[in-house]
Amino acid sequence: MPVRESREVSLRVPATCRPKAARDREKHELSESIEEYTEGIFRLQEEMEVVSTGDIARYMTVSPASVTTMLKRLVEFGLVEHTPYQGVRLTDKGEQLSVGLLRKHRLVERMLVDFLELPWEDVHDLACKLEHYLTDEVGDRIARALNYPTTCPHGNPVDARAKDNARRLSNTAVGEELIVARISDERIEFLTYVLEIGLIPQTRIRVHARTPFGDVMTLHVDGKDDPIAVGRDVAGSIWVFEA
Amino acid sequence: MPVRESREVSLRVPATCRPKAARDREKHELSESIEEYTEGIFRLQEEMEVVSTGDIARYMTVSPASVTTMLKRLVEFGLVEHTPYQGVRLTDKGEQLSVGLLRKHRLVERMLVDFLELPWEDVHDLACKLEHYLTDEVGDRIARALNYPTTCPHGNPVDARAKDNARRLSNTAVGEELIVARISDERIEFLTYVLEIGLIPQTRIRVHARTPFGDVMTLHVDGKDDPIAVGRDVAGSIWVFEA
DNA sequence: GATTGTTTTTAGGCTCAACTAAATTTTCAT
DNA sequence: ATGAAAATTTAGTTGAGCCTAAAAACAATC
Repeated sequence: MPVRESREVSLRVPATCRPKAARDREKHELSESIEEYTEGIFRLQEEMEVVSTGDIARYMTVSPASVTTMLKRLVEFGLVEHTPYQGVRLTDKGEQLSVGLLRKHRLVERMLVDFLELPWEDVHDLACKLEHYLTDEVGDRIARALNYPTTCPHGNPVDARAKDNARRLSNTAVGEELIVARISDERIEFLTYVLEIGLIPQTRIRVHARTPFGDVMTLHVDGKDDPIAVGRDVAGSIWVFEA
Repeated sequence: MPVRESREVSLRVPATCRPKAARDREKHELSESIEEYTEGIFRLQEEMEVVSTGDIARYMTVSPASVTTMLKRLVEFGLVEHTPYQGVRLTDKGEQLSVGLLRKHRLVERMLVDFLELPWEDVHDLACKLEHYLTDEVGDRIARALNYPTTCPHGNPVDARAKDNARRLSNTAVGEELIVARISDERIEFLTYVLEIGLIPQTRIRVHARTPFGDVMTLHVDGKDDPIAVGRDVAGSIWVFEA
């Protein structure tokens, strides 16, 4: 029914603005998935000596079989070394990639919180997606625009190689005076809880009590009247400095 | 060889921070591809009455066969109406989706240029990727942080439904005094050229000469001494107001 | 009104990245 | 030291989204 009009208007092709699959095949960039696995392994390596297939599967919420398949691809790209049945270790290249991604991730989080004023507990998830699309140069610009922040809003270092001297809250003793350094578990539900009990970076706390194996710790949080009890999972993901 | 240490450290799963394919299957969100096709069709509809499979294929730099396949998916999702061999039209839902995407796209471009000071000609490509990951609420925050801009850096309206009264430069006559309103072709090479000859939004120009069918126009650009000659393709993608 | 040419669709295939189920390897407890 | 349990890998499937080549539909000309 509709009449096809004359093609007076010259069509304008939008360069990179088109489906991902096609782009990826042309320039052989690393896929978002590959980047996410690599970064995940880096985060796991920060917590444990040897990272296993199962650890990765649990962390990424995928089946172990999927991890095995993906590990082969990561090996091909030279991002990890994998000894079947034994575990995985990032290569230098894999570590570099991770450090770069974490930098962009944390700078973006800062921008989302400081400039756009998005909620502290929400920004991690968004940053997880955006980090894969930013070049290092864009990271530089964000850093400059925000006056070179050194940590993300949850206290984690922009430069993942920079080691602070923080300890886990779970490894502290009764009576210690501490300052919250960072929250290493950035799942939204976890952050929401941590925000609720007031354990955000820079907050001063005192360890009030502790059951023998550290199952439950009772804390005095600056600005709150009642002491707060936290379990081992929570205390293990909160890192503190000496006050 | 490496000893597996005790699992003292409880693993922390990063919620949405994991491979796309898995996420997409759970919540049935629209994929990036589906969004990009829909938005592409919207842009084409702005330029022409009837949009054909071939138009879309050219625009997306994809084979016509791929477009046919994708159109079926878009129909399933209720985003377009498709009469085989006849053409395509966005439904209300498809239009709404496009308007939302374009809003986020153009707000992001503004942020990249105004806040991060990224190059005017580069930001389109990055915005193309980021727009799919931002919620409307994030769009609101960007708008607020930048004091509610009404156009992107290339002059295109944040609200795609807002019609200005701009005309194509190719439809103007010798002697007219004009102001550049917007550049509708945002490919990086095109923008680079347009920037070079100084035809950015807000610039005042005068039509100096014009060949009979408008193949070549000669322009006087404010601030430049020598007149500039542009072909029909360029003049067709530059929109102007009366000065 | 049949032939020629263009456009669109169908058919069949490929890769990425997930899955389940089955086989294998390692670990651990008796 | 062996046999059960747990972890890992292999094998085979699936779906999204692209491709090419062949078939079908439309347009247009002689």
